[in-house]
Amino acid sequence: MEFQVSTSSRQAIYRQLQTQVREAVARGKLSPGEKLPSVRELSRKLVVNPNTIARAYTELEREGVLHTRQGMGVFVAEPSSDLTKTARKKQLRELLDRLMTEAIYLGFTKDELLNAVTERAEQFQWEARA
Amino acid sequence: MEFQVSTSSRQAIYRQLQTQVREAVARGKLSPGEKLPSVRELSRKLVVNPNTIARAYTELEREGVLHTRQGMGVFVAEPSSDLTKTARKKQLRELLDRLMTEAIYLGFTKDELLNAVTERAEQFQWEARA
Amino acid sequence: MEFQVSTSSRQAIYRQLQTQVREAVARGKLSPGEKLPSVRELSRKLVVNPNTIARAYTELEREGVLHTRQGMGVFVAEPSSDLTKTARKKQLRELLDRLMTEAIYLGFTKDELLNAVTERAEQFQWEARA
Amino acid sequence: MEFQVSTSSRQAIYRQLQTQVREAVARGKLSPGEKLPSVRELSRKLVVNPNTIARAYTELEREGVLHTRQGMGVFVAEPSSDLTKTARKKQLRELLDRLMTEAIYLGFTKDELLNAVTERAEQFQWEARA
DNA sequence: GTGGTCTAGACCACC
DNA sequence: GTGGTCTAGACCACG
Repeated sequence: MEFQVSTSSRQAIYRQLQTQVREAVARGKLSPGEKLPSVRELSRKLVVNPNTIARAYTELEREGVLHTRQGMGVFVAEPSSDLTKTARKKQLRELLDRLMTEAIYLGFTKDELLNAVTERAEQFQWEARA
Repeated sequence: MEFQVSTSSRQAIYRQLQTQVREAVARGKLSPGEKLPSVRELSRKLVVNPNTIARAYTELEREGVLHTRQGMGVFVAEPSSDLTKTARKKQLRELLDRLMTEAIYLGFTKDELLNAVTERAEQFQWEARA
Repeated sequence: MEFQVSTSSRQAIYRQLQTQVREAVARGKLSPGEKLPSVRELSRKLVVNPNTIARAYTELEREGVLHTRQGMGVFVAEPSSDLTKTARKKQLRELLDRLMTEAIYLGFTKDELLNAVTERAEQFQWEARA
Repeated sequence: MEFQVSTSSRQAIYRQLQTQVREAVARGKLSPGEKLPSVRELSRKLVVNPNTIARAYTELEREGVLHTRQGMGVFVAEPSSDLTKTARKKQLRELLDRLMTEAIYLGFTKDELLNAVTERAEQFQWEARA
């Protein structure tokens, strides 16, 4: 698994990494139990301060995406939905509202959006979590 | 039109308000030409500093969502999209990837997502901008 | 890079600064990636409230001229134009009409203006954005 | 001479009028000595507060474009360049710099700008002031 | 009355 | 150290 960060991006480096890991897991490029590169290793590879890598990992651990085993390294966590059904629906609803609002602002029609969603959804690994 | 902000949210107050207004316009709850509460009025109502309200309104004006008439107040602007097709598609793609990633994390299946999107899309005012 | 503002000008301080930065970038006196003075540093130097500097920088960021890296400072961004051809032409037309009107008021002849435009155009960095 | 203002424009009404008068004079649609509609007459015609019309006229008088004769009305003033040659050049230079900067930001090339300027200059009445 | 600008100084997140 | 946000309250321009 390759990661890339850009110091000239306006997004914080640890956020870039965080997003990439989260997305890699969502798309099945990283599977539950799989080991991630150590903080030091990745910091050398990306030429980034170790604190920055640690920060990304910490946040991902808090999100439940990763999981640290003392002395062994950082691993992709098993998916577990602690949230109630209602809480999950509420969060999805917020995501959708943001999507609709922005899509309308970009000038897309309803059909254009629905087609784009359907098409793009094929690119992701849904089964792993269903 | 009712607005609500929470000081305990981790999101900035002016961002919360900005999102609510943007979304209200996207859903047709606020129509072009309609007047919004004045900076001072809303600041009293939400118990927030007038500058904070002004900031939200200013950002929305820059986005093209609102426009102010000196001494008269703030109004919902007429829609217009000056972005190129490529730029629009690129932005939509980013929105979709964020949606998919997070939906998978919430444990939804592809069909659940597609159904939710289709259903929610009905609640928005697409025609006004198509 | 030196900046100057005047409190006695009728133009807002943050606008003066904004114009100067925008122009410095357009003329190549500030290049993409280059660091600008920090908000606090510049506020001390110009004897202006830090918020005022921050406002100028924020607006320039929204324009796509600058971008900030958390904890590191503010930098000149890479150029990009997402406007449609029609929108761009319309904006240029407005600029030209303003120029003509004012030039006539200053008592210049058409040839004087054309010569001045041609001569001044040499001083700017056109290639970087063409 | 017909004037039009839009209350839904984001520009102040008196500014819109001011620009139109200034431009009409620059383009020769209004000649020195010509009488303008009275404040009251124009306020009725445009359905605008008389103060707003008065404000536009006052500013134009300050600029030297118009000239009030007590009890007789408002007239287009004779052009007179009070400014020194250096002052005029300095002002033109500022106008040009603003133009260049914005044109670059809109993504135009130097030649596109020069062509547009030359072409548009034909539409204005330069002789009247040369 | 409306919004626009600026100041002084606070607290927070990020690196 | 950096910028981001918010408050309290001032003064001005606009209609």
